[in-house]
Amino acid sequence: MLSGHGIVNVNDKATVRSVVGNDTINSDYRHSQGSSSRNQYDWDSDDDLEVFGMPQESNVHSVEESGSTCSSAKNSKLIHHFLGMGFSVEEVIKAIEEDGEDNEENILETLLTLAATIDDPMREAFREPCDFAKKSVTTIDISDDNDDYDISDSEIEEDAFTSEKDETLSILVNMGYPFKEALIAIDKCGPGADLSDLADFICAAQLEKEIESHLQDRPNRIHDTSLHVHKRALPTTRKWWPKWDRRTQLNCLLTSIGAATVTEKIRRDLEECGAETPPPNVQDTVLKLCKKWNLVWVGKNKVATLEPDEYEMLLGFPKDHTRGGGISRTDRYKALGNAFQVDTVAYHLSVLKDQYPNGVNVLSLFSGIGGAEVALHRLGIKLKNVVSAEISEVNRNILRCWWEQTEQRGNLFEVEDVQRVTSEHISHWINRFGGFDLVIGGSPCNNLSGSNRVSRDGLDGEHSSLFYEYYRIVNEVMQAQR
DNA sequence: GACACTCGGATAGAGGCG
DNA sequence: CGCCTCTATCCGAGTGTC
Repeated sequence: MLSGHGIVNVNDKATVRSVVGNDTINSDYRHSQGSSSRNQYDWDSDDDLEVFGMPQESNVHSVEESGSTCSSAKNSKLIHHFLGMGFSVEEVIKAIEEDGEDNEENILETLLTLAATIDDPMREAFREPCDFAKKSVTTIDISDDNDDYDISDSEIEEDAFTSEKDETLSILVNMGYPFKEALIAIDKCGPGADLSDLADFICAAQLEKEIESHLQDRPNRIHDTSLHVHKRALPTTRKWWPKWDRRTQLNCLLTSIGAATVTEKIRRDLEECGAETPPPNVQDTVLKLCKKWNLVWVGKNKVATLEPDEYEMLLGFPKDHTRGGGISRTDRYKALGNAFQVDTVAYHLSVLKDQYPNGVNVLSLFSGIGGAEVALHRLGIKLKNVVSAEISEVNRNILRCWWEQTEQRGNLFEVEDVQRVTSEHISHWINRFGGFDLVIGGSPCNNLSGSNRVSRDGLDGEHSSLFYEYYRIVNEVMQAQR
């Protein structure tokens, strides 16, 4: 789901990283540097709305917190802040009671400790043993009818920090995952499992749990533990999934979806067969279309395209992230089809959590709907200043809405076009913020995509040539911060 | 060599507006 | 009624894998 995206930690040349597909070049995420001196940031500064005196001032906007000092409002914001990181209301309230409202770091530590000590219903999500190490993010079964995997708190405590698990466990916790979920993931995937698989395991279990919670009141729940990947991520499809459709994963989520005529053709073909198991030639035809368009089963002989909400879930974005605000379904598909997979980006950026305990200044190029920002937030990394360059007004609106909804305390500055980001702008920002800690972005790949029959012109194509702008800006930032 | 997959683009048609 | 915008639908060749 990622391709051609770059992530550069500009203060640590040794950990400059590039992401292509799901592979990581130089992925020594354990490597950790000391904190930067520029982390001394004045959170109470009141001069954040200044517009930098850029040549195109109207293209730069700033969004910041109102700065309310009302205790209850602050408390509410704190709760929302930590809820957004995946903790429960009870945990957050308890942590705030223990640490007070003024020290978020202590609250976060308490929350992580709580997650490691209280009884956690997440274990329910991990009962069916299977090999997750080679599967994707949507591979968790959460069936309730298999009790062969269960561990007690005492077992967890005894088993917690032993040799090989220790380091992996601490890394996962530092990435923002609850202790117990991390421990269960290690137990299920094996001590030698790759961290990305462990992260996938935890995220998928959280996703499943959320979906299941919405379905609890429904009658006739289906508990088929034999079903596979996407049927687990999309449990409402379980009931209708035919045995002869043995797909275990979905294809890349693209910017367009299958037409209604495709699903109608499938329904008609299957109904004409009449049999429970259609003849092989019909199966082949149907499966090809299902694979091509990521169709899932939603009724007898009835397939459907994924909804934008399901795109959001699978990509790790908050529910309704791209919904509303005058945004059409088509635009949602387009925006989501081009977006980062948040869990994957969070995995790659997790190394920054220790390096920048006071938060980061980010230059986000081709921001899209803010996958990088969401990932950093999810990791609990404060966003001090984010300069976001995004050509699409729809996408800028989505990111700005998310910024306000999650009550970010830092500053968001918007730029329309990366081509208009000059070295003067970069110098101004660096002087202003004390430097960027992270440059991240995914330049357009329209002209690189195999799906493009019309203008696959490579890196010299109209859109994909913006890669060179990314390269230029990264170089200018690194040179300016030498 | 057969097969599967692809961060897409062009366009007809619906709908809004004056 | 004409123009414009927006949306949904249809369109396949290049490339990698087995």
